[in-house]
Amino acid sequence: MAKQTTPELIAEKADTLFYERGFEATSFADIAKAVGISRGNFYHHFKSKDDILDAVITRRLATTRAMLAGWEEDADPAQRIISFVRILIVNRSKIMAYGCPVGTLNTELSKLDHSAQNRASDIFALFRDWLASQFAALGHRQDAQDLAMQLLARSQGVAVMASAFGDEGFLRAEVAAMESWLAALPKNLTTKRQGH
Amino acid sequence: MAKQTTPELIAEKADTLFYERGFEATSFADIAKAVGISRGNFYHHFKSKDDILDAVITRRLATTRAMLAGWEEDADPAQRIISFVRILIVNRSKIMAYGCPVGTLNTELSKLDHSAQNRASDIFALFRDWLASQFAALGHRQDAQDLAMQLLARSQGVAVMASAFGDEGFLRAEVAAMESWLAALPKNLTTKRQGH
DNA sequence: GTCTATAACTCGATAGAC
DNA sequence: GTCTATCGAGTTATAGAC
Repeated sequence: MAKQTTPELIAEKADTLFYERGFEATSFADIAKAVGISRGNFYHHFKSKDDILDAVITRRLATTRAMLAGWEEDADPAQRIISFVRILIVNRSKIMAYGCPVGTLNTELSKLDHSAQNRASDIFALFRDWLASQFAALGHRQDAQDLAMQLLARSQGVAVMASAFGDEGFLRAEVAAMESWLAALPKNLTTKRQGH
Repeated sequence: MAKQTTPELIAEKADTLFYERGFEATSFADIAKAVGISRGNFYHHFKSKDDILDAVITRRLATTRAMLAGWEEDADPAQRIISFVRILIVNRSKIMAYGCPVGTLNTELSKLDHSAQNRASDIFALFRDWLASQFAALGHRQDAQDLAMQLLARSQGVAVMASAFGDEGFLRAEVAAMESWLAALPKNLTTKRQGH
């Protein structure tokens, strides 16, 4: 891995802390300790906490784009979608402890009435549009966006319930159900919106 | 309505504020202002902020039980379930602004690693068990709990996405889809788990 | 005696000066 | 990079009002 600049390192550590503790509950001191620099040094790189949040969202947009691009290596759109669904399994420990990083950040910023909430929802939009293009590639051109939103919403619901109950069995069962649902979707057809 | 005691009034106002701003982001000054009493006065009724949180959760458990009992007046279990689904429509403005009160409280307390998270998830358990008994009454005795969790998760996902995007159309479409799904469920049968 | 208000205390936060 | 300022949080102390 390339050597990180200090602002990059700050954004990385803040990203983790904002996920695990929440934006409000994370202090400068927490981030400074994680990075290993003094608090006063912060203001050389970021002029406020909102500035760090902005950098964290920018970072998440970039890592999301990279992850989606990685999944593009699979030639089969259905397999690409399965890669998305399986992040619930891959990240199950963190999801059960802290929920989905995208969903929980959006939720928190909504409550804080924070201006950055729009940028945070752009991360969701990346997933939505990418999923829609996969469904379109499967032949669902008319309802690609609907299907993308349904799958995104369902995975969000799973994350919320899995973290509320600490229920890994439910998470795994829902992932299996989503894969079955995907396999049962009519292929190369333009279908109407379905109730799952 | 019967006259409220001061502790009840504090719990009511705190309930609203914890929902709209979050638990951490709500200060004693905020609650005091909403109630119309002075800050220091809290400690004659509650010995800490966690105590108020406890009272809020107790209050939510009670209001949830009352709401579920109200829906029991409908003789048809399918209609009872529809009453549940439609709270997304009834409360759409608040849900689009602040998400689901139950889901967002659980999520926040998870991140704070707060001991009250277990009690908060009991609110979800009330909904789950009530829904399961309705599905059982519809004949789905084997998979009543699974169906209950699926519907609960789906409504949570809708709340997250609707608030992230401020998308009322999506919320309404998903409610309609859930009603269709419910109508299409085989009746008086014991079925295996389904992928929706 | 119960409820309430005022004020002060402690701690930790952001922020800024040196 | 340290050190201090300032603010607001939860909390406590004390004294007045019903």
